[in-house]
Parts: sequence; structure tokens; C-alpha cells
Amino acid sequence: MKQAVQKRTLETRARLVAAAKGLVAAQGYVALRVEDVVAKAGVAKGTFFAHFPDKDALMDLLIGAEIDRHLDAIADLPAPRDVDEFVTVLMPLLRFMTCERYVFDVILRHSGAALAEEIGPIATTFVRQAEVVAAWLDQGPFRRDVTPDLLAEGVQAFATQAMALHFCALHNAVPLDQRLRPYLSAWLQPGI
Amino acid sequence: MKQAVQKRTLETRARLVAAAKGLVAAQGYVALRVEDVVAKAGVAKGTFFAHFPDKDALMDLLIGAEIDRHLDAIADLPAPRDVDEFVTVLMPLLRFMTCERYVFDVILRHSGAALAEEIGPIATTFVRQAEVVAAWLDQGPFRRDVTPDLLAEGVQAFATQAMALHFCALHNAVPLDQRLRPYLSAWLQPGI
DNA sequence: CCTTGTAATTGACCGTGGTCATTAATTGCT
DNA sequence: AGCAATTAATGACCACGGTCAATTACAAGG
Repeated sequence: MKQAVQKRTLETRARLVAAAKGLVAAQGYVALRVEDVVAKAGVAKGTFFAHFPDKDALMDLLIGAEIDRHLDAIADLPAPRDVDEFVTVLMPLLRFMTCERYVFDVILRHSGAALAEEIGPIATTFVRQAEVVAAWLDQGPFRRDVTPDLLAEGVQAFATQAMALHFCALHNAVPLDQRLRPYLSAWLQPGI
Repeated sequence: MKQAVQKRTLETRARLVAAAKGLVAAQGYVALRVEDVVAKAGVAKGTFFAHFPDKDALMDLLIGAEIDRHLDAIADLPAPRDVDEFVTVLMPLLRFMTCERYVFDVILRHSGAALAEEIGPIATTFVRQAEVVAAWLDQGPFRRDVTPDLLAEGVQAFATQAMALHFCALHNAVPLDQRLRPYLSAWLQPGI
């Protein structure tokens, strides 16, 4: 006896999303409160959680949509001919991803990876880890070729890395693209 | 009229940390509640926040300490001679970092980077992004050599990437080390 | 040993995300 | 239209991190 989804349901959901978008446009993502969303949408709090498992799911939706818009703008472009072009094309997307610390955190949480920040104990351990690793690499035999998929994953890894470092107090003097370029040069064009 | 730090202060802090460690050992990191910590330490809730800016700071401390222990075990070892050894040596640390999803999130937050997960809207955009990038890379002129520091940063980026993917429902069938090896091969030994 | 200034502690209180038993609206069926 | 079954909406309630004005413990000077 499965019933079709009610029109009312879609309307409510649309009102919630619209309200959320309005509030985000006005005050940014961090400041978004579920209570404000339901108030603006004119529904009860419980209703929100009947439509979204939690607040993060709404954020996922909103931010995901925005990322999609950027990808739409990128997808049709001709393939970049070098790293500089590559980075340039990617920048608008990366700038959105780093428009707010909170946004980046949400993206991390809903994606899956990370690197070096403030200067708490964990950050310190990362610095140490970097030193240890660097010492190893200084004396090992290393370096040749791979698949596009693997390369693409690598680009994501380095982009994430660059963005993460961008939020680190000690490093955010360097602009994001300047941070990313050497990574991508080394990854995409080793030995040049 | 600056006064020396009181012995009482150190004791209280030590009791808080000890209580927290005990609770973590018993129930893991996610389940840790500030109220439980103060109860076990025998102090009021406010006291906790006189010693730590927030709960995350405590987590930072606990997890950072654990990471340090792993680095201690690693630092004195002879430099690994190939990627396999490299990965093997790194694994205990990475396994700790991924022992709980929550732990990995805390590390991400206190470090700074990320990649591909569950399969919400954002994850979808990451897949798309990967496709777009892959298509580009398929036809561009790429590849050669760099500094140890940059290499170390790359290792961190790929490790994070691998860990992040490890939490992704679609990918966690592959063991972490198997995921990491191709990354590091490609990054450390391009063209081989 | 009191006094006085500072540091440490307390716990009632708040904000905000999330739950759930109850109530209201819809739909399908006859 | 009337009835039952299902789905949507409600809002009082809870959990838990975090705050802060008030209180207590401490240390130094007289």
C-alpha cells in the first residue's frame, strides 16, 4: 500500500531549502541556525528533521549545489594546456570551498581527507611527521608513470592539502593558487 | 603582582586528563562527554573550561599525544628503502588515525585537508570533479623533480586521501595500505 | 594571624541540534 | 461521502557543549 509522495511534502521541503538559501546569502553558512530556517519557512522544528536527517545533510545539499554550479562552468571549457591554466580554471571552485572555514570543514567531513593547521599538539605532530618523512626521502631511491584516474585523485589530494594549509595561521600569507601550483607541477609534470 | 601557577591547578588538570584517558580507553573517543570527565575527575563543569578552551582542545591533546607515541616508535627506525617498506612503517600511525571516524575528523579539523565519502551531493560533485579532471589529464602534456619538503607534504596529502577514502562506503573494501601504495609509488617514483 | 588581591572553582543557566509521542492532513477504497 | 490506513507536521522535551557572576582557596605583606 505504498502511497505517492504528497505535493505538500515537496512544497514544505522547497520552502525549507529556500529559507536556508536566503539565510545563507544574508549571513553566511556558519551562522545558519535550524530554528531560523524553520521560522522563516513557517514550519515547526520537528518538520525540518522529517525532511533532513540532520543539519549537516542540509549543508551537504546547499554546498553541494554550489560546487555543482562551479563544475558546470568548468566542464565545457577546453582542456587546460599547462599547470598554470589548470590552476586558473580550478580557482573559482577552490575559492568557494574556502570561502568559510566552516564550509571547508563541512566539505572535508562529507568527502574524506586533510592536512596542517593552527599550532596545537596534533599540528605539531604533523610538523614532526613531515620532518621524519623528509629525512627519509632525502636519502631514498625514488620516482615515473600512472593512470588519469590516479592523477585526478592526486589533484584532489593536493587541492585539499593546499586549502587546508590556507587556513593555517602560519601559512595563509601565501595565496591559494601559489600554494597549489608547485604541488601540481610536481605531480603532473615530474622531472621538468 | 603575577603569581606562580598553583600546584592545585596542575593537579586538577592532571585529574581531568587522566579521567579523560580512562574514559577513552573504556568507550572510545566519540563517546567522550565533558560531563563524564568532570564527574570522574571530581570537579565542576566550569572547571573543565577553565583548563581547556573547549572539548576539541582536550581531544587535540589526547589524540596528539597518541600520534606522538607512534612517531616516537618510527623516528629512530632506519630510512625505508622502497615504497612498500615506507607504507609498512607508516601503517600503525595511519591505523590509529582511522581507528574511529570521529578521530579522523578531529585530526582533519586540527590539521587542515580532505577528499571522497558517503555518497551525498558533495561526494557526487567530487566524483564529477574527478571525471572532469581525468578527461583533461588524459590529453595534456605532463611530468619530473622536487624538494624533500614538498615530497613530505605530498605524502601527507596522499595519506589523508587514502584515509578519507577508507571511510567511504563505496571504497572501504580495499585495505588502507593497498590504497596508499599506488599513490606513493606514483608520487615518489614517477616513471617506474 | 589577619588583610587584601589574585587565581581557581563552582553550578545554575543558556543555545542549539536533535527526538518522539501526539495530532492533523491526505489518500485509497467502497 | 464516509471510513480506515498512511504520511506529514507539531512542539514540548532532552542532551550536551559552553558561559559567567558569584564564591572559595591561596599567597604575600604587614
